[in-house]
Amino acid sequence: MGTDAKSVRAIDPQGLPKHFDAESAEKRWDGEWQSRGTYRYDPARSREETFVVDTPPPTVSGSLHIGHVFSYVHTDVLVRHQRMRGKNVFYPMGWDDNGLPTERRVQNYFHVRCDPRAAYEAGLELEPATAKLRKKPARLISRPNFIELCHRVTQMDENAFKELWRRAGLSVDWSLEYATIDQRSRHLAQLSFRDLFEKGHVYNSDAPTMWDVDYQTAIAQAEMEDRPTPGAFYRIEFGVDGSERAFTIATTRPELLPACVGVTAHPQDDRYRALFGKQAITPLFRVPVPIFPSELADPEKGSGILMVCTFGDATDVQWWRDEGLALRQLVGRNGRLSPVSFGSEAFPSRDAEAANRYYAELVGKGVAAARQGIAQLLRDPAGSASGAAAPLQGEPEPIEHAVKFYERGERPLELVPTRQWFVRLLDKKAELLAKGEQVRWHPPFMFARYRDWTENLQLDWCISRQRYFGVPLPVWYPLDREGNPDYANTLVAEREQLPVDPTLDVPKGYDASQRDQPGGFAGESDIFDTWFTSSLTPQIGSHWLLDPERHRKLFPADIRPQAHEIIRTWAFYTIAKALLHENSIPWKHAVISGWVLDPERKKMSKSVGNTSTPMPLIERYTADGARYWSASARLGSDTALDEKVFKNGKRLATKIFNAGKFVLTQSAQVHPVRDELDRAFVAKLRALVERATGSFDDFNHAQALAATESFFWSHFTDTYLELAKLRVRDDGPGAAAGRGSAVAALRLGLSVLLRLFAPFQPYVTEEVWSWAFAQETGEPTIHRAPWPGEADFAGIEPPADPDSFDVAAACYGAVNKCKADAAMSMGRELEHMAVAANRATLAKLEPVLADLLGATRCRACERRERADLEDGVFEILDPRFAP
RNA sequence: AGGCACGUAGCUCAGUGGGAGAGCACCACCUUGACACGGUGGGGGUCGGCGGUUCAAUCCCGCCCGUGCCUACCA
Repeated sequence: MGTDAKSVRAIDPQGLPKHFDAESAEKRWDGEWQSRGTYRYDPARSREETFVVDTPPPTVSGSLHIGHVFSYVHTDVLVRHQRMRGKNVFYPMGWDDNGLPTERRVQNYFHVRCDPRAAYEAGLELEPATAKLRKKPARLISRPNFIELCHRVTQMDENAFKELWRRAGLSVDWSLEYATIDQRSRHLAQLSFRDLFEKGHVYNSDAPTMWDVDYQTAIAQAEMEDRPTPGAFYRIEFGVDGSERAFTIATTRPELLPACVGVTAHPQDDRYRALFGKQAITPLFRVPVPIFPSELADPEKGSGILMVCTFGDATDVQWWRDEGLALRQLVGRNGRLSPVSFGSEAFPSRDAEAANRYYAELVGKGVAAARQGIAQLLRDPAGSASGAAAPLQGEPEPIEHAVKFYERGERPLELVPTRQWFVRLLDKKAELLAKGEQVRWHPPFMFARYRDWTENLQLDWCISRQRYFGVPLPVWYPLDREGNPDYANTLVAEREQLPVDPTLDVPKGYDASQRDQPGGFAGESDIFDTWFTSSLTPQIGSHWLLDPERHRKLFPADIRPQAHEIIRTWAFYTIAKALLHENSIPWKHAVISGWVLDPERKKMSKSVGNTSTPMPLIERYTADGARYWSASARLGSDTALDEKVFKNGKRLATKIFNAGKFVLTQSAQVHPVRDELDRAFVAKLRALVERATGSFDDFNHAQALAATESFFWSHFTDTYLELAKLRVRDDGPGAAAGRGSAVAALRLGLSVLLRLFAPFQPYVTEEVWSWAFAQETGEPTIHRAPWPGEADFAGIEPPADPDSFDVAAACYGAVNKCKADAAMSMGRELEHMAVAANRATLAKLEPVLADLLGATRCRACERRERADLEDGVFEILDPRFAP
């Protein structure tokens, strides 16, 4: 605002709509922003001027819910604020489309299954499966066909997300769109593997691994969860050489009895000390196994003595390794008991014939069925030559215990020895913790999630998956003369060769004819854990090794927004990657949103079926209304879906629209902000700007919104605007200057408030901004206008009395509170106050108050007592005169 | 079982070492010229409980209760 008086042309009220039509404004402005490139990142500007967002690529598995809007709006609010602070914002959007959720969606959508052995069908066109079709067995299609369908489905899903994001007003730079399955992501993921390989951080090994028997793939520790599951303790008698019934073990997995490779108890357990060093004989199968002491055995659990099987749980694996026990793998990759032959070297038995007879009852069964089967055998070993009593002691005792599941799986995980690739992390806990501490977490207590997970990490990161839709591991294995792979001398694709598909491409030094031939090579068919790729999102944005100069400008990122339940996966792996690749942190700030809870305070999730679709909410309450609800929640705190808050947000947008209309339709010779009341208002406004800016600096957008909103309603519309009305309408002699000062302050107030609201309600603020300020300031969009600050208040004198505004507000409040018939006494009371208050301030307010008192006629107040008036006035003003 | 967070009006939530707040809902009143998608006024709370520190505690400390989440828990 200039200091000279100038004429401001009022907007013609006739030219403005009566009501804010949010829906058309949303479509119109979204189109404008896209066509004008309002949110474009400028690669020419320096790192210091740039604000880099490591946007979460949403998992594109089909269904959108309001939780998506919630957390992404938090990010967008921060981003919009940074942009107005003058930052060159890098705000990409990615789609996490590779991996199991997509595969599962494709399987359901088309009712198909991938069969890697099937032949490719060129031009295969499938329609979404009908209910009728679903009753038939799923159609088997080739891996390339399956991947084609994955791409087709993700394309549809991505379009749906994009429509939502744009409607919700996310200020994403859509030229920076990517997918975790696209060419660049695949390239970078394979480069990442190559880099880790060169640095010695990855290895492959054939070892018992957590295995999902339905998906038939290995999974990582981070993807496991414990679920309370009903089970039962089976008490089973074991023999020892020379004694048929020497001791009783307790187990919840009797079906693994044929896989028993040892027996152990605590070394101090007097009940069993005499047994150590002897051979136990398993019942039914009569397999001799060593009895050894172990500190890990808990005398309190079960009977204190237990069988070690390959493999019932992680402790079994440890005993198996430490004691050098035999491997008797029973559960196959499909979760069924594999055929084995007792009496062989691997499965010795004192009575092989009986053992095989028993096992014939179990072979081919799933784990659960086998458990029932063996329980029956243990209870009644019909045909037992010895005629001995049943090995099962009593009836199984039902218990509920924690069982490990794949988070997306339906059956318990099994430990199955398979060859897998791992990233070595267990020896880097200290470095991982140090990097985690360098990141600033918002809210800070979220760091505890990261710390706890890192400290308790048990396994290296298993990164290979036996699935289809993902990034292939860029490796081959040389085949020896017998055609056996040499895993110790893996052929990793050269950097220049990447990206590759080892099932199609050929390693350096070989030609295609040598594929799967003795002396030739075999291509790896595994793909990466999807986190292996998505842990590179900062590098996918920066292009990393593909464009080192760009990388320097975009890495590390400024913020990583994400949900708290994936701190152990996404945040953890991203930090790990940045550490291993560049000894860096991936971002400076981790910004953690809470969850959306349903009205019963349950987490919204697809499986529970309590999700809300966002589009209808946006249509009912407008995008600005939905954003208001999102932004009202602090970071990290879970929030109930409450339509009342949406409604309030819509109401705020309406009020902004109407207040804007009023202010901008006032014409005047605009004078500098000159009068005491106006200067007092500006001082308040200035304090608000400081407050809101400080809140944003603290990543507390909710506080910034609350402060701005409260100021807007109570100070701006309810008080200042009402006080100003009387002055802008004053046609009396000498009123022009006062009117000018008032209009100048009104316009300044509107301009500042619009900008403070812009990150939260981008549509209505843009709409009002466009009426006059866009042209006056030369900033065509409010979203690139400068964040309010000292420049807005330059040349405006502070008020003579810092409390003037409050006095005026109190007087106005008092006038509203009491009634016109008290006007005479008001005058007296004010005079009384003036003695103690600032006489000069009051003198300036007097004309205003006189106007007010003259103008106010409130019939409702007429019933009020004179005493109430006095009490009311003193009540309001009393704190000011308190000792 | 450990860790973290939360517990404030009927609901959703702010907030602070010194007067207990907002919005919605409810009640009464007002079609005033930006706005009835509005305005004015009102009722309603031992700030989860018990101790402690302090002149003073809803706020700081301890214990307990309740809720949610994260870890751990397959003999």
